Amino acid sequence: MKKSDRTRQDILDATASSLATAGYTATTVKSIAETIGMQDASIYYHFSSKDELVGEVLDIGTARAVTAVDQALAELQDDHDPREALRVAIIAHAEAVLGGGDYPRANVRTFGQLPPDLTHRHRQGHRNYGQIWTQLIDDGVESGALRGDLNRSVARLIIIGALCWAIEWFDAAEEVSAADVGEHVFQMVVNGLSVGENESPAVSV
Amino acid sequence: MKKSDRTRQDILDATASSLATAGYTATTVKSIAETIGMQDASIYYHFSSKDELVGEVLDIGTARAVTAVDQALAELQDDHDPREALRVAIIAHAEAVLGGGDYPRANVRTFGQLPPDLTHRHRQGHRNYGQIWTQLIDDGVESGALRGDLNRSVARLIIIGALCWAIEWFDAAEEVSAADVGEHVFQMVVNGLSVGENESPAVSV
DNA sequence: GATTAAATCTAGTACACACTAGAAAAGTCA
DNA sequence: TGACTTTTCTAGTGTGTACTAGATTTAATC
Repeated sequence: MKKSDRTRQDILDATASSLATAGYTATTVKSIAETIGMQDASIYYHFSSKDELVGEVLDIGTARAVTAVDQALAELQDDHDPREALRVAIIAHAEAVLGGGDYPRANVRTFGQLPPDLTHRHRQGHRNYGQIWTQLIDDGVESGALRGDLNRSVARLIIIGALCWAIEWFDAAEEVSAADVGEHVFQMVVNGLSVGENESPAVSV
Repeated sequence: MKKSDRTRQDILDATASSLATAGYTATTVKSIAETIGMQDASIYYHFSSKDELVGEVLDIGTARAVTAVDQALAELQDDHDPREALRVAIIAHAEAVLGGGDYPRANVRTFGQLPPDLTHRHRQGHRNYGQIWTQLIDDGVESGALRGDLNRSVARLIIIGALCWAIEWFDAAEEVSAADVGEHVFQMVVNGLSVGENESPAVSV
């Protein structure tokens, strides 16, 4: 029973890595098998199809991103500034997607390349994730800390977009860290959302 | 001589449309041919390979986006605020990519899905386009209108990212227009970059 | 060590893809 | 109309893909 679990995990890891770097189409069952020194047919002992395997990788990625953001928010003090909550969430997302391993990266990287079945399967997960951000923005607007004259859905999607697109250019080897990227997005986007003077927490980047 | 040009244009249009909505992999030579009522083999009378055809579509898309932004900037008054230049460029980009037809959309939509050859072929074009934005940000920082404490490359990529990702969720049928999206990105991102109070041009969205 | 179960391999199928060769059709112009 | 060119079609090739069936090996258990 042990052997199977270990191999299964190896397959998932190899798939996540390939999806994150090469995308959906270039991730073939054969290439996955080669990575872990197997024949492609052997994959099908552990997964019934390529898309079931890919789907499981994406599920793990979504779960990890959600957990990272939830956990960061849970560590906030009770009387936190709503902007601080957004800041913490943005940085947690950036770290999860840019520096948090292949699974969340696979999610973002393959967005828009997936066959309809997989796209549909993950739509609900994305909606739930978006809900976290909607809540954060609503809290900010209702407390008066954030501007209310902008479309909140659009604002949410712009934040997520800035973060997701970073995967296309972010290079872990450069001097800018994943947290730096998050800090930049916060400084640019949230201070733009703030009412009046830039009174959000000052952070040197 | 006329017939060939017309058919060639039909092929380009059909390819741009398919790339913009379905992505690179799902855009097959057969599907392109079907769209314009031809056999797939006939495509090869006009283009020597799928990737040459796709490459030409992407070239057109890049050119249109560059032209749109350049033209918008050229219409500015000589003594314009550097933030106004960024605003105009952001909105021009948004309109070109979100509402400007299939060619620029094809460019953004297939980003990250292309085979190595095509990726390499367009790298220079993207660099040139990024240069426009680098210049806009540098002008703003040097004139004192924009904050200088943020990494300018990261700032540039965040702006472009927010705009590019919009293609994944933007729906022309909704009540939010392409220009609205640009206006939102400007309001959020550039006001966050502004020094001191929000003194950038007020625009109701 | 023999028996059974788990895991992997060998050898294939079927299909979609980009692409080719040569015949057929459509268009052009005297 | 007839000769010629341009354009499209018919009918294929080869390759890479996901996936299957059944034999074979490896591991676990008694």
